Amino acid sequence: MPKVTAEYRDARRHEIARAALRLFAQKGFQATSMADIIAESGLSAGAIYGHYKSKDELIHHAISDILQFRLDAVGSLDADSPVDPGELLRRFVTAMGEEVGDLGLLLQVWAQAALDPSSREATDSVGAHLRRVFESYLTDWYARGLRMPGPDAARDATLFAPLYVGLVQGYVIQNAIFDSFDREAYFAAASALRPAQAVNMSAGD
Amino acid sequence: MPKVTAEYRDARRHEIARAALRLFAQKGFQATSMADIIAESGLSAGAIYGHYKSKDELIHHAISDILQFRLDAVGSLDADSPVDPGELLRRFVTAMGEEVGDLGLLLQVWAQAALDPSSREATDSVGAHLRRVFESYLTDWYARGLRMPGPDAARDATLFAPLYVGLVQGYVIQNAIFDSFDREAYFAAASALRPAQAVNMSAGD
DNA sequence: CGAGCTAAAAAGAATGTTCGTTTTTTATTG
DNA sequence: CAATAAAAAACGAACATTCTTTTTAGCTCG
Repeated sequence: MPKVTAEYRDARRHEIARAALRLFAQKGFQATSMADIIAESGLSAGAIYGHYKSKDELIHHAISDILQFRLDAVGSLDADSPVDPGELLRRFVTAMGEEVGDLGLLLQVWAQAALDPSSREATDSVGAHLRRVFESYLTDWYARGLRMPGPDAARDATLFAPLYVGLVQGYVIQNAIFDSFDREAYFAAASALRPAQAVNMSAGD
Repeated sequence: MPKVTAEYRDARRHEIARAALRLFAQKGFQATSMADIIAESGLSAGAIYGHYKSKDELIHHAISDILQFRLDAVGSLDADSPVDPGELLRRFVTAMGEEVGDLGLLLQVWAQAALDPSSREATDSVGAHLRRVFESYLTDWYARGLRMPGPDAARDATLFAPLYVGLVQGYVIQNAIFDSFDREAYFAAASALRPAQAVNMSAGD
């Protein structure tokens, strides 16, 4: 009885997915053909279909594969390390860039998520995660009173977290499609941005 | 000498492009077949190929067609109408939604722009335009001293405009792919966001 | 007429997937 | 250790679709 380690299979699946993602970043999901992936992976058609039932399954696996980057380490600022929001933004996009390889790939993923509900689940969970990380960071940041007398730091953090998520997304887009995009200026502006004191709206519910 | 007016031809081209865009928003560019477009437009294959040389040409035309929305009217706040940035953000995305039809279409366009340089030209010019509109608005806004003693309103406006563009893009993305997205909270947070006084960085050059 | 259109067919190319075969890997046996 | 059996993995040509585009013939109307 030949024994096949499950790790080997997973490694190969991952390998195929990475090869596919390289192409997806260049040509998008639909324009990347199986023949392309076969060539890029260095395997054969049969081999790939032994690991993935279909192109769709490969796409889905590749998406959830690439979206599992570890952002927790970035968001946890310990005790006395005064990282302003702009700096946090820089660390996030830098970390994402390293994990994803090409940030432009995220545009393809978002576009796919807008069309395919099952891909949306993956992006949703990442979005929620990113929002939570920002929330916990902002709660800390506001609570330190470095800013104005926020009566309720946690409440403010909940309100502003989606905005910072939006700034991350805006960075990714502008970085990908605006030929002259000044990254440092973007970070600097984000650092200088602070919430005003009074937020007298119950927009949440 | 054209027997029928050139306007008629243009109108028909526009009509075809609009029909195609409806499908592009639902299925993306590549997954939309010519047969789909033929059916949606109500015309025949021959008619469409009489107006467009190829599917690629149709896609390009449709993209630059949909990106020509008129945002100037929104950005020009006259004299004494105190519209805070969050409110401006709302007006922008509302206006864009009306012109584009489905905001999710922008995700497809951005993804396409990331892949195809010739599409990028169109998105670039729109991005530059949007940035300029925000710049002129922010210059006004800061100059009124409603905020802190900005020594140079125009300089601040130049710095922060890309950030607001990013917030617009973030809104579009979250609106399209996050199942539970609180639009009003996003606007409210944007209204409460102000730049801090001192921006001691020469990040531009 | 001639320009725009229809409806249908078909050319020609590209796509995703399958399947019989071959190679590689692993465990067992003499 | 060498030989062997068996199963998994990989190959790659072939297949069936699907797609874009072109072509055909016939219709309508200023």
